[in-house]
Amino acid sequence: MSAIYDPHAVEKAVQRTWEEARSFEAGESGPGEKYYCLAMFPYPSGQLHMGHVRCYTLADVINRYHRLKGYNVMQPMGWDAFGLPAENAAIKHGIPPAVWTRDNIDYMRGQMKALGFGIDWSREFATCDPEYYHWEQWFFIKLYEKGLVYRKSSVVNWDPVDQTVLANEQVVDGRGWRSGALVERREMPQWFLKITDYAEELLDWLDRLDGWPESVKTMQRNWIGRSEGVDIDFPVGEGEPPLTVYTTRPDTLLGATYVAVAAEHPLARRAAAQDPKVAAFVDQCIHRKTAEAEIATLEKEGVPTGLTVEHPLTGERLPVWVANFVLMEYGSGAVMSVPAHDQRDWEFARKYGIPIKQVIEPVPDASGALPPCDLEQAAFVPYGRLINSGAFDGLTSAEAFDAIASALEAKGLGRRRTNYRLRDWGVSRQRYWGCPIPMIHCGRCGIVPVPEEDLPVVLPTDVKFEGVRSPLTTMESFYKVSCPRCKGEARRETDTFDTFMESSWYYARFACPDANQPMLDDRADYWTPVDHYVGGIEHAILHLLYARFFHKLMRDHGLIHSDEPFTRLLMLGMVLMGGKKMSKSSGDAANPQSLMDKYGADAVRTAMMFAAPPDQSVEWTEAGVEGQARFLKRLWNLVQDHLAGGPVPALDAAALSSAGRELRRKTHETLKRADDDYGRRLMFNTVVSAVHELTNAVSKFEPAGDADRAAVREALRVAVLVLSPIAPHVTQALWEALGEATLLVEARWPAVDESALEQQQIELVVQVNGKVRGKVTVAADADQEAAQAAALANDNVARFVEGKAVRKVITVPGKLINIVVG
RNA sequence: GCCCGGGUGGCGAAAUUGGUAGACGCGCCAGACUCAAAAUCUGGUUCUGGCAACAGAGUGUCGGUUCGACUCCGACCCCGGGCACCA
Repeated sequence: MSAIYDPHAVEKAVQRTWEEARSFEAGESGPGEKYYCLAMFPYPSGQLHMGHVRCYTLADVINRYHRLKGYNVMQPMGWDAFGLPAENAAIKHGIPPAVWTRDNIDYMRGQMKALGFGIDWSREFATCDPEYYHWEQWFFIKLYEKGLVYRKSSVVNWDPVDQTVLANEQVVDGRGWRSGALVERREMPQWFLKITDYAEELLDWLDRLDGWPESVKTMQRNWIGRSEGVDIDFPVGEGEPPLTVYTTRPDTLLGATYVAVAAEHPLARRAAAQDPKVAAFVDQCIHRKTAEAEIATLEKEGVPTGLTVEHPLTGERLPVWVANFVLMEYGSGAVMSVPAHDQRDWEFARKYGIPIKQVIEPVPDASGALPPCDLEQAAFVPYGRLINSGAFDGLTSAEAFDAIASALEAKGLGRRRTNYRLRDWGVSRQRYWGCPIPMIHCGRCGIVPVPEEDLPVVLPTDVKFEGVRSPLTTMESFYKVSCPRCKGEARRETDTFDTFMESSWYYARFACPDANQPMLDDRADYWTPVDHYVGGIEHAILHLLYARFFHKLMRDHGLIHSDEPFTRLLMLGMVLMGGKKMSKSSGDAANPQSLMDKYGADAVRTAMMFAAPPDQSVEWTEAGVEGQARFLKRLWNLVQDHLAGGPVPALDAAALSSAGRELRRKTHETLKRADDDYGRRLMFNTVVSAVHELTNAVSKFEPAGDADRAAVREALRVAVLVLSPIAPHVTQALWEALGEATLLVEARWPAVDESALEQQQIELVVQVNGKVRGKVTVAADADQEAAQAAALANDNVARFVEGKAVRKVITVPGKLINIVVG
């Protein structure tokens, strides 16, 4: 062992040892229960950033802790390789996306190896490998055959200058980011997956995901958005289909004073053809992007169409407005508006002078108070009792829900319905760098799936970008095909899949990356569900919901035999610098490479784990790395100093000095605390603190003799082992130096010696009226009376109690005594 | 706008079930070593008053529950994530 700690030499040597021992290659017959630890695979953007370092270090800590606990751990790694940035690089620098992506993967793999992650690299794949997306195409066709895939028109951001579809991210202030042209909403036929068929199951199973954070489950529940309501038909005219709206408040139906439709709604189109004012408004609505946030924050505006519909109960004619806040893609693209009892409708009605008709009056709430109701100030939203509603007057909102629903059903103008906010998943992208959608359009046969034996449809990688459009659309060799059915001339689909498709099943493929009969085999049932899934909070809804959906699709196809993909979920906070998200200008501290070059991987890993608990956002600074580099050096020197003292005898607890017993207590407290922090609490920052405390105790400790030196040996051994999941290289070197023959990755977590934790004396906090006034030391087995007597005997406590009557004494055994005086 | 989080010293944070607020680290201050600096080591470090013992205040703001509140409840302010084509 070298006298001076050289992190780079140590890390290289230890990584070579792991490689030679194939320490991280996992098999299905390993000893112990299986443990599948997975971090969300990265997009190969160029180089690792601190967010990656955080995510993969956390997963690696979990992986290595479970190895110490005797599990058969598998931690794979791969690349979420399709996506927009590769196309942007191609457009900007003329590098083919495939080349750019492969180069990035090679570089980032090297960085991950240098960080010492315990990854089974034999399972690696990239989603742009045809061997991977082959099975995605195969499965898509199976879903198509089962009726879970359909085609439907949907709205996209259209750049009229570049003649291309833009992602929301590529629309800046309503304009295309490259062309600067005003973006238009345009409808296009697209492929959809029927996730709504699984809405109920996706919702119900959330209740059983005990290992998921409550916040993520709540977000998913709200996203799926189950509600009970009524579809209500408003007749338009003879021989025309009625205007159907969905509402969760049929009790307010008699208060409806207008209906509002989206700009893309057929009624809006009809009105626009006749009225230039409506046409102008509809036209203006075209220039906004598809993002919901955009629409929800708009100033609410609208125009009357001049058309009316009939109120289904009163027969009264209600005006139809076109409004910019109604979404065509959600529900029927129309809403009924009740200004008296909906705040948004109220504001709209006030703005345009539409009547506000109260039909609900307040009733006392649980505390007996009447909720405020002043329709001059705001809508009255709570439930109450019906008024101005004819036959329904006097009913409560709940009663009226049923009565009105029944009345509508009797007239054939309404139906009770459970509704979901969740919309079907549009998987088409008008882009090049993605998995080709395995479909063929034939003039005679219509849609024809690519036959199984012709899969995969390989994405051509030798491409040149001319302009910004997908090269596939002009590549005859790709799109010109003969129809598999009639053999006539046909056109191959040139859209590619949403990249969420690839990330929805990769976790299962890692179990059997070479399976080809079909996409998964028995090994998937051994390893899945993933025991612990680690990733960024930004994926709390979309990615996790799609992956859950896919898991159920694969289950229902007999490919896998569990119900959910991820048993336990760890959602990471963001990595911030100076309180802001990292950016290119964040400098050296944001670059893991320069920090690793300077301080070594162990210091970077330790600093990252120490900075904050995993689920919180973390403030990242180079000073933090420096501090932990200093700590690792101190630990190294401490072991050196100890070894210089020569051999130690076997530990004899009875022979220890009282200071030696104290050190031993600290050792076993550290072991106990760290076990809980690693396994249950997932607080790796306090594990680092605990090891700091233990090493501080060792360096302050002066052994009274060889018996005490055995306590030092034990303390150092525990410090090294407990720290090893976080700083695996330096601890391996120290472990060896301490005379341990087996590799640390093969070691087992030692049992806590409960007898070492026992204390003869304990300190009690004494409060008077809830304020700390003193501390007393009593025997650990002292009874309540003795403890109280000791508390009252304390000088400072006596000062505050003197001359006052003791009303009550509250004792928290072993901790605190509160004397209440008055 | 809607949904989900978060707010504690100069800074990152800790306080696990309502029971000592600030462990651990950074920074800073002082000292030791040094011709000097760096590195290292030792001590101090929430704020106010006090030589000290100690006292008062203090966990975004305001209010409540409790013997006792960073922790529970209500209202509000600020910051972050997501909002279906960034991944």
